[in-house]
Amino acid sequence: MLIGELAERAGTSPRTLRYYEEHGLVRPRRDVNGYRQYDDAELRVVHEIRTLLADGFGLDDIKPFVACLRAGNDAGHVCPDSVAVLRRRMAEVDGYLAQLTEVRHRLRAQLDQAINHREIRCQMNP
Amino acid sequence: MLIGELAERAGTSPRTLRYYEEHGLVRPRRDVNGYRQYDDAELRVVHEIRTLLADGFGLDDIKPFVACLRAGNDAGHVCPDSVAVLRRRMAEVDGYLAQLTEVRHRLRAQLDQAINHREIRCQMNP
DNA sequence: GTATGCCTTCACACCGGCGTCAAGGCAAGT
DNA sequence: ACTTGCCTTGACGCCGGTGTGAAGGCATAC
Repeated sequence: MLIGELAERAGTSPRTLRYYEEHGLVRPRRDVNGYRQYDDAELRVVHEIRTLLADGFGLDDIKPFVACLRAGNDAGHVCPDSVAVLRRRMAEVDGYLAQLTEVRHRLRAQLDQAINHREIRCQMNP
Repeated sequence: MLIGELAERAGTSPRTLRYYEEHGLVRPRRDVNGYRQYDDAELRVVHEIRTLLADGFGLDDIKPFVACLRAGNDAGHVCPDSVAVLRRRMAEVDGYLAQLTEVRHRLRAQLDQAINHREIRCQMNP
């Protein structure tokens, strides 16, 4: 499978696949002409990468998952290294959730105050 | 008040204040020598900017708040334009919260699955 | 031969809020 | 005159995943 085909099948672009390769996540063989040649298993790997990216992981975080898949496991997240990353990311997400929740409270307060402000003005100009 | 003093009082840097000015948020007068001269009211403005930035607003979003303050209001968020931005940001935050919550669920599921996976292995090698 | 369409590497552009370095002017003390 | 320490403008760097070229090689069909 050439890079264009894999890109299409994975719903992404050749540029992106080369970028993943540059970061050691995907390792195609090379044809005689220098073209990258991917075997079918790589499609699975790319899907794993894309899913994890969508969940907010960085490419470095994703490496253990890919390694886990390559080691023959049926899922990328069952290996200890992956679990460590999962826990770290979980904590991070919890942090963001807490932070966003605080922000939400402040926004709510400001909106309420703005509404009160307008009501007071209306009472003054009835 | 010169830029260095305002920066220190506002807990930020001259570079940052110049950046705000470049984006039309702060408008110092100029001394004869070309130095920026800030009056005390600007400290309040800079504080407003910093608070809103910390709540995830972009500099463009912040403009109406500053304008509201300059218009003589005792808070930057009581003007209609500010309220509009507040609502938009609130919706955005809600979106992020929903998204992060979904991600959290997926992480939880993957962690649980990893734990089950290990237990099964342990039962096989007792 | 040439048109088409894949592939290759190299490298700049983006976003946003700054940090940071460069090169120079102004103010004041010694 | 010289140092010190503020100020000025200008411009590049960062981060991270990708878009988007440029310039060229290879393959296949006409």
